[in-house]
Amino acid sequence: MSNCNQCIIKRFNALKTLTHDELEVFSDHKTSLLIKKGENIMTEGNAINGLYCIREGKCKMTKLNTNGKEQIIKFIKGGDILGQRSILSDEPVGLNVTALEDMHVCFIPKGDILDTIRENSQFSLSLMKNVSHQLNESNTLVSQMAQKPVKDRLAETLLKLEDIFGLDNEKCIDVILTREEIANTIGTATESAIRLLSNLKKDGVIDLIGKKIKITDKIALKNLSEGY
Amino acid sequence: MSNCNQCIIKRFNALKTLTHDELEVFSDHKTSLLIKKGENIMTEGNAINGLYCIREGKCKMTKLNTNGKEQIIKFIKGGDILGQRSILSDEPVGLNVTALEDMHVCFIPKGDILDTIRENSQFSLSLMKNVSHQLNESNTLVSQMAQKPVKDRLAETLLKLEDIFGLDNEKCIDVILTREEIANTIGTATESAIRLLSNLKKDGVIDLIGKKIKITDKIALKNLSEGY
DNA sequence: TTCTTAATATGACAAATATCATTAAATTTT
DNA sequence: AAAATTTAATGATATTTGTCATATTAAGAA
Repeated sequence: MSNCNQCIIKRFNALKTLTHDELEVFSDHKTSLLIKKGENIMTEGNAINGLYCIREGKCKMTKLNTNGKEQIIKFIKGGDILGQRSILSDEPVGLNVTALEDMHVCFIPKGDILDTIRENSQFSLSLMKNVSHQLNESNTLVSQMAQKPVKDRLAETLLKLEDIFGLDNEKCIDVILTREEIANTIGTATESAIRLLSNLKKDGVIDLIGKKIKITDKIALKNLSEGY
Repeated sequence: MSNCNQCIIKRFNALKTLTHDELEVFSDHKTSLLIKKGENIMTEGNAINGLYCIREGKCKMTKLNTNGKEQIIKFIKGGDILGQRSILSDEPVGLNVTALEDMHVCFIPKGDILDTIRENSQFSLSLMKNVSHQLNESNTLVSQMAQKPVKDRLAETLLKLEDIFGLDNEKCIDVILTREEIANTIGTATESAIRLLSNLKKDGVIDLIGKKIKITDKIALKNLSEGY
């Protein structure tokens, strides 16, 4: 199995603050997981027993509402770390993380993480920064969900998706989502999402190529996201 | 000026993890502030230079949306701590904190906080737990805002307000909010909030006594909040 | 107090969004 | 390849929510 010290992925997250020896311990104790598209990495309400480091693949973080609807809170990709919130707060997992495509994930046991938090203040601070940053993101999202109409939220979401996942070689946003998943991101009915996407295409702001979406007029989309 | 070691408020927050000596330092360096109703303790976008410990009074945390509307994200009361997210992430303040009534607040300079984070891992962990817990709360709120209709959100909000602020001696929720503030909490137009409150009163679920609200049928309200 | 302003309340109407029904297209299974 | 299933698209309609207008009440200032 590969060694964490050789892994490039760690450069992109809190693991970059670790010493060679600390990484060696992680390397010895980690398990490598292959997650198939549609499978869960973590499930709402479950206890967590470690940290997940995404080597490859995209996933969605969702919450199941009391009315049975799924809300997508956040998208995650290779390089990101999962489970830090739950480990730091010592609470059960707060949301479901589901693979959007086949994934390669490393799992590091909770004990090693907690030891390192205690001993390496840089690591600890780095995790804190992540969670703090996410809290601000989430608060912003609350405001947008509560105050912006669906059309604005769709525009906002498309820009965010491009920002997170980048472009493929056809300049399309490099992630494949169903219309239902897009609807569950912006918090609307699937039909409404479909209709608004069609409108955006008709207005020449985006292009729909199969399931892929290409932003053709980013400025217009930015304006729409702000209500103009 | 009063001494932090004698202060009861500290029992309710992360400051309870501090040693006598650490508290003595805080006591020497702290400043005591009186904030008038309507004044801001912190303002979105500003740098933060310390932690605020609420001794007395209630406040709202709000975000100004790109469309100019104010969204209330969270309510805070005596015993709570403010500014931890911003200090931990080393980012500017993410939202406005405005006094809902005259407040008494203690301010502890950032330097002392950072020193203590480095030296007292219990304190550091306690702050992390707070922020992590808040992240989960915020994610839940995103889901509710995105998926639940306004009526459900109002019911949810009334229950939450009673939970946070408790009851006064007339069994009313012990906080005074304008209809506009209620509307800005649930993310709707003021008129809609007023109408829905009137309906709840007509249905015998709540009582409206001046600006105060009394929940008379908590079970019904709970059901409403879940869409029944 | 009286004047002035702000907050609350309610009706009428418009706009946004959801739901239901149906068809078409894409994907998966047999 | 054909059949079955899922996903996407679109129309018709109902419901929810927002906006504007106006009246009423409460609160604050002169």
